[in-house]
Amino acid sequence: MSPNQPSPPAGEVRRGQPPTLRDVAEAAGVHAATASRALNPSTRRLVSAETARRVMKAAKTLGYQPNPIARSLKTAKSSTIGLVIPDLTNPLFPPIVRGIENVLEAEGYSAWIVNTDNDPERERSRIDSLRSRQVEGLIVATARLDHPFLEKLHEQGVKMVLVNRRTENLAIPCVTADDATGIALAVRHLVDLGHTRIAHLAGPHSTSTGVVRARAFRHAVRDHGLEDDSRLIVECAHWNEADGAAATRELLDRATPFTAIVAGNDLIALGSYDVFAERGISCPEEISVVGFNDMPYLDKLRPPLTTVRVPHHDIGAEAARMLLDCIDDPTRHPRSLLLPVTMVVRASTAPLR
Amino acid sequence: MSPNQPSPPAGEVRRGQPPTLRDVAEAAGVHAATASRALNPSTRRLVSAETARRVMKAAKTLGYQPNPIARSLKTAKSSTIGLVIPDLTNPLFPPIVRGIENVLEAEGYSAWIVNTDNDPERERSRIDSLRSRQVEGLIVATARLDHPFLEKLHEQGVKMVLVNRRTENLAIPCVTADDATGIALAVRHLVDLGHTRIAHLAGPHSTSTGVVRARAFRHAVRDHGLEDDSRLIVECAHWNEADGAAATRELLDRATPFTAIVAGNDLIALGSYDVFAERGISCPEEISVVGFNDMPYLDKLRPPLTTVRVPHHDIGAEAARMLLDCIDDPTRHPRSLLLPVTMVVRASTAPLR
DNA sequence: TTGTACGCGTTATCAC
DNA sequence: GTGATAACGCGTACAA
Repeated sequence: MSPNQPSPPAGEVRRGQPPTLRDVAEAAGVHAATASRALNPSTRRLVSAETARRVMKAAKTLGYQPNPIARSLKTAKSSTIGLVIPDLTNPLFPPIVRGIENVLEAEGYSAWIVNTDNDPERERSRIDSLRSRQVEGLIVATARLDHPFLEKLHEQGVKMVLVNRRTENLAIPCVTADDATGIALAVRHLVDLGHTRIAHLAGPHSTSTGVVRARAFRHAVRDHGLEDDSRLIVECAHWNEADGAAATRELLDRATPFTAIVAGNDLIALGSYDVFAERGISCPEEISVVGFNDMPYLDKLRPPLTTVRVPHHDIGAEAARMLLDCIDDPTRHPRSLLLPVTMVVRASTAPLR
Repeated sequence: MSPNQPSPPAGEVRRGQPPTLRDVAEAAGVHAATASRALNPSTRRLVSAETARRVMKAAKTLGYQPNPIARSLKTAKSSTIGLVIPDLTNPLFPPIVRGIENVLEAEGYSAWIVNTDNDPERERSRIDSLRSRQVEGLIVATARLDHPFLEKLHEQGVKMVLVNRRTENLAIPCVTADDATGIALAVRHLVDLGHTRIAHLAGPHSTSTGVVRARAFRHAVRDHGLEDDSRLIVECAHWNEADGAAATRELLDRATPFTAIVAGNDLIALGSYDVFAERGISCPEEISVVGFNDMPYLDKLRPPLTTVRVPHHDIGAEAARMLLDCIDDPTRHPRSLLLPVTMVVRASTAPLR
């Protein structure tokens, strides 16, 4: 057992209630204002060392915990930020959340998490509710390229950092994976295996990620001297399995020959797997597939999915750090960060026969 | 476009700050106290209908949002609860979280989420921090059978509901899946397929879930007239793949013949898959496996995992409802809830050859 | 260096 | 039915 203060206050308490600053001040024989100064590291130098010692000792024995609500009311700061994501059950987001919280926790901040389910109306109302809770900033993972609501908030001076995606307005700082390089790696991997007819199941063009990856795909294909055939690119309506499956069916029905797929993300690749099962296509023997993100348990799939690993935890951590920087120094110039990705080769890709 | 009030207040605002109750009162030509009564549904009957109308109209045009921090300071209620989970990246928890939030949101409550990483010290400090944020209650998913810290909190009158697991102290309300029935279903499924030598990879005996499922396993085996061979039960140190794999290796190394495994949960089953790959064992031809929980994407595994489906979203929702009930009426008798489970038969189980 | 006085935005308790 | 006032717990000018 470590000699930490016990969870229930060891000292006296007033009326069974948690002790307040006044209780501490009284116990230390000083005024509440003095106690406040002594307890707050940034104002501690204003009181004598001896007084500070006495106050801190009294606080400790009383088990005093400052009331963050009262503090927030006074300072109009909440030590709180809002985290706006589409859906927590998408395995993409938990690692980002943990990355964010690791950084916030160290700075005494906490995050309110809200799910929008990609519903703009719901997004608006959840963000309004976050703002009424006095969040000091927002980390937003639901950005669309054309996103007037976010733009408006940004103009109003709401501090925010986008993760994973961005808007057309580059003035809003964001942290994303290096999507273009990731797609280039995927294409090169397939080319190295001998593939020349490579298809792309693109994410929605309303998202920066969808557009950037699709553009990077066309560039990469051309860079390898292959034909940039638009019949080999199908856009998925959403980043999920169902739309990945639909897009795969459309691709197959176009009857344009291809031997490999670069999927916009892992869930879209999973949709392809479903269609392969439907139609008796064997992967990787007939068609190779590369995903994107490296979500958990991909190595247990049939076949284990080759994919591009994105440092989700780091994306969250960097975004949180960036947001705290913006809060600390509002004059700070907005930066955007591109985090490096790596190929993870498993068994869904094979040499062209 | 729906005719909702726009996000930035349409009316006048004072000093560019969000409007306060006083601004509304002034705009409506009444005192702040009257405005408060008019705006609060539970006190609205104290003011004249005409006044109420005027105040609410003023609030709407000003875009007034009550400041929850000021309200909390006055009422000593935070409309906030704490949610204590081991690790958000475990796919078990996101659906529970969403179930909780669906219920809370409807009641104007929100949840602070903390991750303990199964570290008791961290759990203590995170819960302390939640309490200092004035949460009105706790939903705890990290309960161990012997859990003195939770017991102490409960004795101190901290309102809490356990999810997914419980402590030895049955006075603490909890919401769990009907584990015993789930295991019985799994064993009967295997028996129906002709298996008679069935092993169990048990979860940690420090958790109620581990103990209940292991006990249910022995009962189920005996109920079918099979031998209750303790050499066929191995305990995993944690509910994860690595320990599932370790337990599987130990089971195989014991050289006691068996043809089927009931895993404590899906992750443990995934650990078995890893060992099958290591040792060239084919599933389900040589060994059938049943998981527990039905976490996402199990249908994409090689082979798709047969498992017991647990209604995680409902578990969260019921727990939230129960906690809100406890908060509303502290005299309420604590109840515990057992939610029904179902078998999901996929391809990791096959008839005994 | 320390104490006094006040206000943050809201609600409860008095009067009227 | 409505208004005045105090108070929740804290931080901070200002005064001493």
